[in-house]
Amino acid sequence: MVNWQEVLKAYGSKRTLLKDEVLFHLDEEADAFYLLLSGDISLYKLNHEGQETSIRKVMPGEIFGEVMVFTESNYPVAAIAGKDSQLIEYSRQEILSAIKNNSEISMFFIKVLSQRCLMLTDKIYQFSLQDVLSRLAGFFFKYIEENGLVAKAEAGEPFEMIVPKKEIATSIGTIAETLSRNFRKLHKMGVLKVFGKTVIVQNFAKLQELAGV
Amino acid sequence: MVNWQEVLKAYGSKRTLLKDEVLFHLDEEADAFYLLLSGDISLYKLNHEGQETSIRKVMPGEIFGEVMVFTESNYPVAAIAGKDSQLIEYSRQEILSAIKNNSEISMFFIKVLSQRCLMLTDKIYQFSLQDVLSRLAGFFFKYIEENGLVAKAEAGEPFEMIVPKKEIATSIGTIAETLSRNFRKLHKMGVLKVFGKTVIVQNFAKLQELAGV
DNA sequence: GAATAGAATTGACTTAAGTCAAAACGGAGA
DNA sequence: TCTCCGTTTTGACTTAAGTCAATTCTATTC
Repeated sequence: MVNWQEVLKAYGSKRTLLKDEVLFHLDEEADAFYLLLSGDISLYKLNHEGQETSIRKVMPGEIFGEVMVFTESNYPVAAIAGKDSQLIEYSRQEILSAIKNNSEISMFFIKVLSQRCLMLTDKIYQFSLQDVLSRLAGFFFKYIEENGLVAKAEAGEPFEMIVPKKEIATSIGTIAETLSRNFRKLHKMGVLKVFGKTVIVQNFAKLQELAGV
Repeated sequence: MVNWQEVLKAYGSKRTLLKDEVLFHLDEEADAFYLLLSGDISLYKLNHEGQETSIRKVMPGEIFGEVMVFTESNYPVAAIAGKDSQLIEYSRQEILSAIKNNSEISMFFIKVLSQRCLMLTDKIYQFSLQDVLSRLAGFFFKYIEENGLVAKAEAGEPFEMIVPKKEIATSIGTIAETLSRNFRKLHKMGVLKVFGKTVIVQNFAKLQELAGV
């Protein structure tokens, strides 16, 4: 991943949020984006019944809102602190002038946004062609890679997953029940076992194959 | 849409492709991106059975390949001319130095990429939450908007759609048969009629509602 | 105009995944 | 330890969408 701190350290201003404090509302004008330093921020959208549902939890080191700043649109989500959090706020003004005066920063954003496009395209590909089982395998594979668990996975050693199942479900575009059934399926296939928050990969190659990587 | 010509006219070099000529191969290093002036270019990917399938047809005025240039990755598709085509080629070298020296160009790409992110996010949302019928309604709605057909649609006047059904199907993540059945469904619901390449919208408001706009 | 090939449609069938309701599990606090 | 509440799992059922095969439509070429 990209090292935001390094590139943007000369910019922005620190902010602190208490648990449950609202950073911005749904549909508010996006005049700043944020880098989360500590804590967590949940992003909420209204579902078709009009109730707020969490669509993503931002974790430390992640940035959010920059696309809305650049497209001059409104935030399509509300952002609320899940715990006490520290973040850096970059105002539109500030970041636009930084881009104007510093081609390093421009290039940085161009790369980041391109990477995001790539990632999103990939996700669309997954959604449109693959079934839940493959998507789930893809989720595990990505999780393992991104958290430096490849060695453990290959050795069949257990590791913990803190993400609530409900959240895994939404992130791969399904519901808790179907997710649960697909855990069993993976178990039966001898790919991996899940008990509670503990995961044991039994066949990493097979997992990879299922994920279509 | 963005006016590429305006911003990039000082850069790039013209190229001509004959029908069936290959612009670049699958997995080739992306050292240039392209703006299509005339003709059309089909982008192919290998499906799980290893056969080439068209995933998108680039139309005049569109740009393609820029994400791969910026992320320094390989083309995830092959590009082959569907007819004789004219395009402008922007080499990586050239575009990177343009970005370095011209903050207008940087800002331009940042905006374009951000908009693309937004669009892709939206598509993911559609894929994950909506059924084929809604996605199809969304497709029509977008098509009508983008081709200045809103007036006709609202008046119930017929208009032509050149896109082959097979292509509509892939673009909304389904197959020809299911698409066909959903055309009928829309007809039965009194939303719109399709015969051959002709479309008549009977209830634009309903179409919009189905699309979830 | 007939012949053909590709595109689109239809029907019969299978399967994946969602819904609803109930049960089991698990952790935080009394 | 017991209770309670939210999460997860399970079961029975429904529905949407894919597969396969056959048929019809359409456009192009001889």
